[in-house]
Parts: sequence; structure tokens; C-alpha cells
Amino acid sequence: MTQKPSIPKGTRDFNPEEVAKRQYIISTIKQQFERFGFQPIETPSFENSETLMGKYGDEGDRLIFKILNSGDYLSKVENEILSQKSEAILTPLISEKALRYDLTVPFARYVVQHQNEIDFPFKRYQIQAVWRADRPQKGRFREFYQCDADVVGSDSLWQEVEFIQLYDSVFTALQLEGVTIKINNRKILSGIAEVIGAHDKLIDFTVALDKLDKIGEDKVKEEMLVKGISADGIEKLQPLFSLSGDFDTQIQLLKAMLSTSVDGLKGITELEFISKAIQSLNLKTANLELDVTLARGLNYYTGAIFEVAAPKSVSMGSIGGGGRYDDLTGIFGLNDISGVGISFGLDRIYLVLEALNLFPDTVTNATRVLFINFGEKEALHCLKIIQKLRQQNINAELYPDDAKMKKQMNYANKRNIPYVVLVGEAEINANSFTLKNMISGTQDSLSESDLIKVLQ
RNA sequence: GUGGUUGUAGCUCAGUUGGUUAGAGCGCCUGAUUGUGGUUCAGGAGGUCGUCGGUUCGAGACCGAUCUUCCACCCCA
Repeated sequence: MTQKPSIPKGTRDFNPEEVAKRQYIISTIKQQFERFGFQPIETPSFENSETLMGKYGDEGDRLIFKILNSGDYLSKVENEILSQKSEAILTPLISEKALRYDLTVPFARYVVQHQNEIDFPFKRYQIQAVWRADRPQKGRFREFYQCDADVVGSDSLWQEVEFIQLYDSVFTALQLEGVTIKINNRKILSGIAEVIGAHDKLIDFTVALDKLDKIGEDKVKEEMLVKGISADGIEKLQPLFSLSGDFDTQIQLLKAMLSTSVDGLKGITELEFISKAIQSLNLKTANLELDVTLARGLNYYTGAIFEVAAPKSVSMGSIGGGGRYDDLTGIFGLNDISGVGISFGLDRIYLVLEALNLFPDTVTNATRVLFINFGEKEALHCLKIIQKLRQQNINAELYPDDAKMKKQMNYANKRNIPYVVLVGEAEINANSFTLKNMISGTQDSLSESDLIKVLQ
């Protein structure tokens, strides 16, 4: 055998069954997006580097796939710069384009670029691949799909409420019951940082706090100390670590803690509004949970932060996330446009549905009937009826070669084709069709109209 | 980017302290069965042992590099 070809790490091929299952998830999500009034857009798979760089933090910049310039890209670079061997200086000189890292920043670019054509509030959805130069792990790929729905041009909290309902609707439609929609608010986090005197270390503070359920209270405090948050401040956090109870109980505790922070109290008011609305609207299968330690996500969130956790029986990272960003388009020069949005992680949802065996048997829209090929004359006769079946939306095909019966039957069997039709000379003369049920093994001689009836 | 881990037939895996021609199960192909698949029986094909280099009389096994897999960090869907 010659050397086997391969694909880059963190990428995957999808076989027909996998594609069918992915399409099932995508069409379910799409249907719900449209039901909630979102319209689809698409953006290029690569953007100008300056559109993406610096939008996701230093860590994000590292994970962006850069595209090398075309042509003799090194000849334009000064020898002096080459000899410095500085990645930070050289990269922008030899790479002007980069692969899309998420769908939110390209969307912000789209809104700013097309601001005069857009009717606000603009509700768009987008289902496309994104790329990250990450190290692959379980449920982490270098090429994966995001399914985003965002609204720009409205700061109404009803949007947050609707997004929670949208999450609930999608996961209910996928029969994935018992997901937890975690919600938090950036203003609460920044209020806490303010109260403990670490306002300038908001990011370090939230990143450390986010790890609470993973590494525990002591390690979180340790990390905060290392990042320069005072022991005095950390002491004030104590109520946070023992925060428990339902939504309302937690809200009351936070109110007391944040009584001196205007920003923090505003965050609490927002959460209360959303929680009240959801309580009176009810969710179908999802649970809404307040999680003050929830901080993951990108630095541009300013209000609500969402994250969706799969049911506890499957170990999987978050299967969705999102939040409110008051000034995302500001980075591209369009101010005072508020946006809020959520994202579904298609590849992870796939793994969860697979683990819980939740794909319906009907996802593969495969061939319903195979016609056995007995030779030239018979094949033409078969194609005439196949033509009629296809017009009736019945997936039908003819085995292309005049091969041995066994081979043709075997083919139908392996492809899980439920019916086989045999038309030889005898059937042509009698103007009949021998239909074999591949599951029961029985077969009948039918007229054309009966054949169509059975297969429909 | 840091640390660890994995790689032998299409798939899942054996392979003894380094020693003839590298095995099994499943799958695949052919036949028993020239108009009947799944079950059964008989036979057969298929390997540069991830890749490159090194140690050795001799490497699937030992060493190094590299690619890949999975895991933990960082970060994230």
C-alpha cells in the first residue's frame, strides 16, 4: 500500500450517517431561529487580519489561524526585521488575512459595513464553521461549527428573555431534556471587583472566579493573590464562596454584598427582571440557574452572560454560550449599538446526542427501494417505473451493473434499503413487479399502482 | 504555547529478556447457491509494524526527532 493520506489534526471527515445527523441538528436549530424571527446571513471564511486581531485578547490572537500572503512575501521584508526573529513584528508583515475565529466579530463588522442597509433592530442568525489553532481534546476541534443568533440595535431586556426561551425551544426540539442555562451579569462581576478594590483587575478576577467549581475555593484564592488582588479584598469575597439556594435567595445575598456599587445593583435589577419573566413564562425542559462564578467568554460582554451545560450524565464542556455586548460595533467605529446573542456548539451537541442515544431513527433519508439489474432490456424497463416513483418523492435507485443477484441483494442489505424490486423477463411479460421486503424476507407480486402504494 | 499519552491488516487488539517467513477475532473477496441478502460451511486476499534517523550480527520491540491520537494545563463551543 502506498503512504496513507491524512487530514490536519483537529479536523474531521464526516461519513453519510454523520452528515445526516449533523443536518438534523442544524435544521432543528434553524427552524427555531426562524420561528423566533431571525434571518440568516453568511460572511467569508477569512477576514482581514485587523478585523480579528486584538478582539479576543492575547490568548485569542495566538489561536487565530493566520493566512500567509501570496507571492514572494518575504522579499518585501527588511533583512533587519527578519534577523530579529520576532513573531509579533513579522506576522503582520507577511500575513494580512486570517480565518474566522467566531461568528460574533465578523457579524459586528457586517453590521458596521452595512449599517445603512440594515433595519434595526436586526435579528440575524448564522451557521458556519470557525477555526482555532488550539490543541484538540474531547469536544475541542480546530475546525468546528457555531450556530449563532444575535440581535443588534435594541437594549431591551426582553431579548435576553427570548434568548432563554430560544435555548429552551431548541434543546426541547432536540429531545435533549434537562440542560442547565446558567446566567450571570457582567455588571455584577464588575460590582464585586469594585467592592473588593480590584476594579482594575476585573479580567484576572473573573477568570480565577470562573474556575471555582473546577479547582475549588482555596486554589481560586491562591490564583487571585498571585494576580495581585489583596488578601483584604479576597476576605470580602467569602459570602460568594458559600453562595447557594435558589435564584431569589442568591439575589438577596448579592444585594447585600453589592449595596455600595451602583453598577452591581444595576446588574441585579437586570437579573431580577429576566428571572421574573421566565418564571411567569415557564421553560419547557431547561433549567435556568444563576451562577455568579460564570465568567467565561469574551471580554466584550457587558450585561447578561449565558452558558449552557449538558445534562450532568454526560461529561462535556459547555454546549452553548452568549451574552450582551453594549459596544461591540464600537471597535469598528459605530457607537451606541447594543447587541445580545447566543451560540450553539454543533459539534458538542452532536457528541451529547450520540452519548444519550437521542438521534431519531429517521434522520437518514436513505434509499427506500433498490431495483435489481437483470440486463439491458430489464434495466430500461425498471428505469421507467423508477422515474414514476421519484416523481412521487420515493427515493429509488437501480443497481448500475448486471451483477450477480447475491451481490446486488447484499448491497441493498448493507445499505439498509428496506425494499428490493425484481423485474425479469417473466415480470415484464406479466406486467408485474416482485417486491421483496428486506426486513421480513417476504415477497409479493404487485401491479404498478400497488407498488407505488406500498412504497409511499 | 506547557506537560503527559497513543500509533501493528479496513476495524478492535495480541506479539515473551531484541532472534527464522508478524498473528487472532470481526470485516472484505470467491465458492457451496447461474432469480434471492442476513445464518452456516469451505477457501482466499490484505502489513514499508505512523514516518525519518540511530544503536545492534540482528529492531514491531531499545534510543532520538517528527507527525498523529487521547488527556491535563492555558483558553474555549
